[in-house]
Amino acid sequence: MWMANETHIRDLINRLARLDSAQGWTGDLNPTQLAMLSYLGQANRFSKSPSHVAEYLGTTRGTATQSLKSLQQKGYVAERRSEVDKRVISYELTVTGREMSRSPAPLQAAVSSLSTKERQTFHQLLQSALLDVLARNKGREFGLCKNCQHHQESNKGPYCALLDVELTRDEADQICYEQVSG
Amino acid sequence: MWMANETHIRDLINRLARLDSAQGWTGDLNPTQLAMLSYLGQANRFSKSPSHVAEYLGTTRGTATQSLKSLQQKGYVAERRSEVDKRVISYELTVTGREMSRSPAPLQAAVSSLSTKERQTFHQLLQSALLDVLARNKGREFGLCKNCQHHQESNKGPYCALLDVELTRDEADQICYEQVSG
DNA sequence: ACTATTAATAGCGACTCGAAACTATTGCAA
DNA sequence: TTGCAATAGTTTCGAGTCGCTATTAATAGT
Repeated sequence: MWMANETHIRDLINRLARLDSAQGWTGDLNPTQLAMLSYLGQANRFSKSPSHVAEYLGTTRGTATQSLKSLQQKGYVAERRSEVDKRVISYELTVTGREMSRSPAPLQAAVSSLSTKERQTFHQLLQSALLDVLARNKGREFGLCKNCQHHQESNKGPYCALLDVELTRDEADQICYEQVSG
Repeated sequence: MWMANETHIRDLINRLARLDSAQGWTGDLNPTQLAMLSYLGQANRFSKSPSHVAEYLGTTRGTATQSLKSLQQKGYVAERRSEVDKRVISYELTVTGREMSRSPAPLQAAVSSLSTKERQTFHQLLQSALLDVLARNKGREFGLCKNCQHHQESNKGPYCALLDVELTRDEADQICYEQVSG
């Protein structure tokens, strides 16, 4: 038996992600594009701009712009400019894009062979590591809307106190840029 | 409380790797080069060729060649041709390369804030997922020499029955391409 | 109105990626 | 021994990411 040290865990995470990505190259999307597609499929309507995508994935706005344009050209996303702030663009998944974002990967299959208990532990450990890294980078959490300080339950349903808008049940389960756990 | 499903775990792994990589861009190395450097720092003398690097990282020989040449030009690795098989090249870390490969990353810091028990569990879960993915891809394990079927303890020290060579203590702790767990 | 800030974009050079073609060396078998 | 297949490494191609540095447009603050 040997010590599971920090370097080994880091290497495992990187290798897993890399092998998973390597599979993702098949098809006409590369790993970055696939990750963006997946993010857009989970994000709420306030969190689908190039800036949000860039911050979530730890890349630059420049790359986000290019990748999203590429996705748009391939027909997986459609752009929509905001009426309120004309600088803001929101990228919505098309039907094709939604299908693509749900295609299974080898890593998912591997994870599903774990027991429920193991999965929960795994998720918790990854989440913990992620929050730690984000704190160090001053990055945003991008947690779920319903796990947010500003999330409230009014008599009409879910409500966001920060943006002062009513939400659908689905939206409460989505990723939000503004999410602050508390 | 909600279910920790496969997709979320996959996304967490990918995001962690991505944020970790994003930091890796600082300096004159990119994430792939850094990963290769890290691998070479842990691999034994039989596992340092472009092919091995490519297979470990799930990329192609072409990319491995280019990246290693780039690392060589920057002075982090040195190439050495094998006497036995003149096709084979082995890339050794230089002193500068060894320093660079040990520079800490935010993800390592995050992992080290976990308890020893958590780290062990984390490591085990990641290892399990990795073996599963590798099995699906028919990929090699690249485990440690000393955890191998062919590893033996002779009166002179560690010994590899497959390659019929004697090993140093250090080498038994290194990554080996030929490793088969048993 | 002037200014600072913010969102998105464009261009540059270095690089990764898959894929395919290519060279050199080795191994096997007739 | 000669011939051929397999293997190790390289090269080239086009598409695309990445950090970086402008640049444009819209918004916010004074």
